Amino acid sequence: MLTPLLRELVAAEKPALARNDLTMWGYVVLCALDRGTVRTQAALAQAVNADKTRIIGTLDELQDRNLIERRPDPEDRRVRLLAITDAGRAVKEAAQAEIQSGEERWLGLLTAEERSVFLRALQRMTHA
Amino acid sequence: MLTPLLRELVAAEKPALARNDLTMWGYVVLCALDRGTVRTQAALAQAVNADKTRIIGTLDELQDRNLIERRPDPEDRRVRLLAITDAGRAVKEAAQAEIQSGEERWLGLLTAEERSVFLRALQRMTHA
DNA sequence: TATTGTTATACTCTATAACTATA
DNA sequence: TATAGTTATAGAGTATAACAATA
Repeated sequence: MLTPLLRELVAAEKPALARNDLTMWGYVVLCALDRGTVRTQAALAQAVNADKTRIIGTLDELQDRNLIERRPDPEDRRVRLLAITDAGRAVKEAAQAEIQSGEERWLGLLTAEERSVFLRALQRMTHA
Repeated sequence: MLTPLLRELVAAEKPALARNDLTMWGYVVLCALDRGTVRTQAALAQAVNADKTRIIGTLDELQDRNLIERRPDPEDRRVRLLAITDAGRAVKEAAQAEIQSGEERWLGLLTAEERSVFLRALQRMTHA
């Protein structure tokens, strides 16, 4: 049941991402960096469940658009310190708001009671 | 939240499928055919959300192993009538049982009440 | 010599297009 | 000529391996 539902959700959020000029990976990275600065690209890759080589292009583009900051650590110039910028946070918030409002199409089918149980159950299973 | 959860579920069911010598697509096809005979491969592809060219290899293999039946329709020899065999149903049931028991690792975190609400909510949103 | 990040290569999966056989 | 199925080709996405820079 989860597979078709997730497919629909992803399809539905595509236009919202496009309106904010974000790819799925760009959005995922912004969300991860909004939860806190990360010290290495490898750590970020792990946090978003991606290969370290897979996010490089994404980081290049986000940096070009000043949505993230990415500079060599002065203490170890091999590593890149990563942080979201104010502009990046603004884009992320806008996209997230649109996505969450789109999700109402599904969550709106539930009663307040069901909705709270559903989200709590999902959260518990996700963090298991 | 759904994405990482589904990823884990899929990863967890892989060994169960392997033990029954099934690919993900093979399992999906057997499940679809177990819900009822299908008249054309295109219809089956649509039912499992796949391209019609994508399931041909799967059908070849399932047929070789006598898990499905696939014969030209006498009334229109262009179309292939598709049906699961008894052997196919047995394999599907075995795999499904293992998969569902594996899912207990997650559903077991919920109370009986939560579990029933969760599954009902999921079902309603899936069919929307 | 080991590690971070990058680039280059190969592989898998999927989608598109051309082909065969029936109608 | 149109349709079901098949095969061949091309494209996207991802993973693996080689490389450059720092330590």
